[in-house]
Amino acid sequence: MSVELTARLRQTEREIQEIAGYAFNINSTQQLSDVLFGKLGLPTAGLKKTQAGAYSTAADVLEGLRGKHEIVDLILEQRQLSKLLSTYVDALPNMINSRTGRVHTSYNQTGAETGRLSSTNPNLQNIPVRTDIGREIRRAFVAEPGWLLLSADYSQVELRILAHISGDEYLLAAFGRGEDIHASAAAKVYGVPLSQVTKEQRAVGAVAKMMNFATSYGVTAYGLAQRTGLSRSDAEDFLQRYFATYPGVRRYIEETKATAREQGYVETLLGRRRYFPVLRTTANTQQAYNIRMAAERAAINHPIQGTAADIIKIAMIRLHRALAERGSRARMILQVHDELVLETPEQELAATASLVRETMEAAYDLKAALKVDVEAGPNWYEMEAVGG
DNA sequence: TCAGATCACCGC
DNA sequence: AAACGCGGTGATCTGA
Repeated sequence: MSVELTARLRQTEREIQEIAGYAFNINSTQQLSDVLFGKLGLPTAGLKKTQAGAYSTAADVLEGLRGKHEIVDLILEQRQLSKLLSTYVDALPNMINSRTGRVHTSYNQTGAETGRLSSTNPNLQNIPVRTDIGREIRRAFVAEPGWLLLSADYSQVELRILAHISGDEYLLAAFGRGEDIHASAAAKVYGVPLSQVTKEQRAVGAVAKMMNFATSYGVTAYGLAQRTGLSRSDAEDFLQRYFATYPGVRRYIEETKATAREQGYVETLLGRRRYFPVLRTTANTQQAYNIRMAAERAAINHPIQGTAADIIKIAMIRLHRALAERGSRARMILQVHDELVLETPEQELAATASLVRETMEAAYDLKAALKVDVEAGPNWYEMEAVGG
């Protein structure tokens, strides 16, 4: 992959330099900004700036400039190739332990404010999956001969936790019926039959984004407009309809903000606290206001993201014991926030899959019951569903 | 030469 | 007026 990607990268860089008219370092955001907005004169009206005052060359900015100049797509391609090459393809082989022949990550148990683990040296919680070319990297993560990798991930765990904590009857009902939750939401928000909306993938996609922002971020009309391309007023209208559809979600957000302000902290379902002293201050500057708004969003997020972290930790402890009790040779090798990856002898696949699914699903009793999808294969790329 | 800040971008 | 939650890594830039 290194040879192939390097060749593609060099070619893309040659084309960029050709258009610019001179050689420059494309990895330098300063030099790139000069080329795009100086030399080539791309429009800068309303464009985001960096802290240092230069016009930003971030991907979301460049996305907005596609079609304005042929160089934009080439820059985006260069960025993707460069990232994959430097962070993964060229870096990971150097981190193989010579004694074990494997890469070994370090997990930090106390690094994330919400109770999540983090992973370093190398970070194995951010291996590419989103793009076809990035996903190829997962072929490098292989099981021993005669063994398989088994991946088990919680299906929509944060949304299920939101349904449980908020008690929203419509969200709980949709999970109870086992519906495609995003299609179901789109049907309710747009007021059309579920059968019709499942064909309207754009509507489903918009609602899916909405749900994610609502659960993870604390949503604003501005942010929604930015991310979806909706106009500001359409975004506000959409938000109104969304909250009218799921009144329990709005209640959760308002109550969580009030709790954080009054107590100075919020908790996960299992009692993991996160403190927000800044929400008890009243400084009246724009900056102080922005900081408080950011803290409110983090407070809305903590009980959800933190509960998911608590739940998977319980599952990991129980699974480790359960494997030992059964004398299984399978072992846990990775945790990626809502996913556990194990290595299992091929002959034990069915038994391991059942044990993992049952242990993970029983880790916590939510009103929207936990659901786990299991897949297995010879490497982290070629995975096929197991049971379910 | 090196540490720290900045920018950008990978994952959930 | 300004702007989304939680992390880590690599390349570049800056300043000691």
